[in-house]
Amino acid sequence: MGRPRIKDVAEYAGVSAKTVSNVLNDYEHVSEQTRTAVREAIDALGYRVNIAGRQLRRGRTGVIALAVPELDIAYFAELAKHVMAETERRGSTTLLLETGGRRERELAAVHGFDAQFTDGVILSPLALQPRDLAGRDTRLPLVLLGECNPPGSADHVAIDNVTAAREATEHLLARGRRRIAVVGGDLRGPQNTSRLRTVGYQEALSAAGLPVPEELVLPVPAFRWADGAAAARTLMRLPQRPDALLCLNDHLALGAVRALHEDGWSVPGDVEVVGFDDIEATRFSIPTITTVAPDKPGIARRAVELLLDRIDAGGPGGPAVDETAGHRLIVRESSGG
Amino acid sequence: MGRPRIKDVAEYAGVSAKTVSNVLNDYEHVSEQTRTAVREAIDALGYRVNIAGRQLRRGRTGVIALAVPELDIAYFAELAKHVMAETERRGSTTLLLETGGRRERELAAVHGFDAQFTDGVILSPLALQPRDLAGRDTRLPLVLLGECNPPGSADHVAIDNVTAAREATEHLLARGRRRIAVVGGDLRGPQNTSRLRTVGYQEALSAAGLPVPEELVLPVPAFRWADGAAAARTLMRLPQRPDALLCLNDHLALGAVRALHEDGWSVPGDVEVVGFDDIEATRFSIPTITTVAPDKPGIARRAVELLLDRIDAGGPGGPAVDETAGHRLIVRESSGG
DNA sequence: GCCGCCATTTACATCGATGTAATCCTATGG
DNA sequence: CCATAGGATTACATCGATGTAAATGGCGGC
Repeated sequence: MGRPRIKDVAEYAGVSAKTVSNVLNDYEHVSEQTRTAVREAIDALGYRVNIAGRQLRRGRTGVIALAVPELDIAYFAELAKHVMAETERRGSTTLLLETGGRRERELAAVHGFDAQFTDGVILSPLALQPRDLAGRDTRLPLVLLGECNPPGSADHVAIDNVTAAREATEHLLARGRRRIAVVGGDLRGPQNTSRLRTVGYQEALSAAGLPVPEELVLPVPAFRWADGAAAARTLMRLPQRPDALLCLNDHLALGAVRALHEDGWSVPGDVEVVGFDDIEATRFSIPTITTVAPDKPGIARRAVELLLDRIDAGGPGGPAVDETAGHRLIVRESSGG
Repeated sequence: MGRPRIKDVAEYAGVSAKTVSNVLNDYEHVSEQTRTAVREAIDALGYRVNIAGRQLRRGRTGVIALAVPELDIAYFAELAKHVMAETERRGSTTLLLETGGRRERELAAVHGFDAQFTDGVILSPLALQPRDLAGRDTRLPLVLLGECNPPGSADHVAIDNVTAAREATEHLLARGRRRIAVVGGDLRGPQNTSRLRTVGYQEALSAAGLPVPEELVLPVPAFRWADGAAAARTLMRLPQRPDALLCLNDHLALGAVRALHEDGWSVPGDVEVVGFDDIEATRFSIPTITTVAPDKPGIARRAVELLLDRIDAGGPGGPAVDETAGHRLIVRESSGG
């Protein structure tokens, strides 16, 4: 025998299918007696609602998607934990997708097949272009995390990246460092996270009356350990080597520290290192890593809140919201803490 | 206007709804002309099938669940990457769930609400009891990763944990270590991963004619950095301190290394350390960590294959399969590599 | 010129749950 | 004792896609 349907429960309890449905949905006008009988029937048959049927009728799935570039970048894994906890707390389920930072996969999360399963999407974009969101189907609510070009095209939650990078740079300056490199920095690309943080770095240098040496702003192909290691080696081979590295995420910082160690440089003695994200590894690495800690629970909570509000509102709702989450610099051994 | 339905496409193309459905499902007896007309209508209206309707009719979702203990344990994030890549390659979608290693959440993945969305579940259990799978609804295919008590209760993919732990221990013995502790070890608990690896450890010691000092087998509350650090401190305070730590995952190893460093012990000089899982961090930490590398792509591929085969088969299918995935010891700095 | 075959297309019922609106029923007031 | 309010329950249609079986139509063969 297949799974019991609502009709089977109804027959067992001697009521109509709709009454069972009413019990399931906590409709108020159901007598205590009927309610009990139905509950017993449900238990006896081991009935559970069929999501497909419900979704078809209601037009909602109760599932939201969270699309991040890479799960094995710890920041995204930690963020995903918080988002999942928050959606669960609010009675929804999270469908976690990995985009690999590839534009076509980011688009798919918003427009494509996977979007079918969901009532809304939280996307942490890397490659998305401004025009990609232009013709967007506004029936599917979207919240963007981190940076993206077109402000106002969708709800958006991020830390103040310019300020965060400025503060991190000021910290290094205050410690007497003068040749500070940016690993993963970018002066010319789109208005993304790298760009904004590099701007904050420039601001700090300028405010201190220092020039911004272009050769110290080094883009990387990806934000992983190996990229940080390679970048550190490149930078240390410059005629005038840096005395500090501002790494735009913690994996780059950890990779850089490893490469410096292999090549005989001491951290923080010869070179100080700062990262971004405050992943768990930075509290246990040798040395521990100074890092900009974004308020991950706050980002997750706010993103889920915004998304569920849009979903509940139904229509396109009000204008896009821009939210700034908190951050703080945590000084650890890699910059003398 | 809402989203276009199959009926809208049918009207636009001047055919019946069923013909559109036939085109969508690549039914062979559709004239080239009609097929083209329908395709054009689909493009013109921006139609995409409604998953709920299809699922209701077909009884399949095209989604499989992958339930792991913690996403921020890098091993599970890396494994999830492989599983997601594999399911995508085979035309399915993965719903990633986090159980926190809690029994009720593991049960929910197999029996509960989330299982509703899926055609089958891949579960990496921590707390599941033998009896939990006894009354299982066999209509939902299940593949277990890692260890679980009742062999034969579901398909199962794992490395040979006993052998792997024995080899790791033999490596430490061969390097002259004699007081080898097991961080996360367990001699009395259920037949889980910890237990099996501890057995392998015992085998190696016994084969070398050494006693198995019970105080060196130290269970941990969780398999995270902090637990490794705490365990290392406990062990180093013993009257007869260990000269090597076999840590049952890499996070424990990394945490232990950090604690040893803080307390002034050198690794590998005073204490050698070995981990399990070969997470990316072990290739970049200071020192790099010797570790048992399971064949993660192989595990993922085989698990997905087994699950999709069961799903395609429909019924309960044949008896449960036990698959052993490969592993190898990678020697790095933490044990003198 | 009629028949039957086969490729193509369609009408209709169906999957399971729920919104709508109608019906039934009981208690209360006049 | 009837009217009526409103709580409790139900019949029916519906969400969107697809399986079934039947209808349509073109073509070759006798």
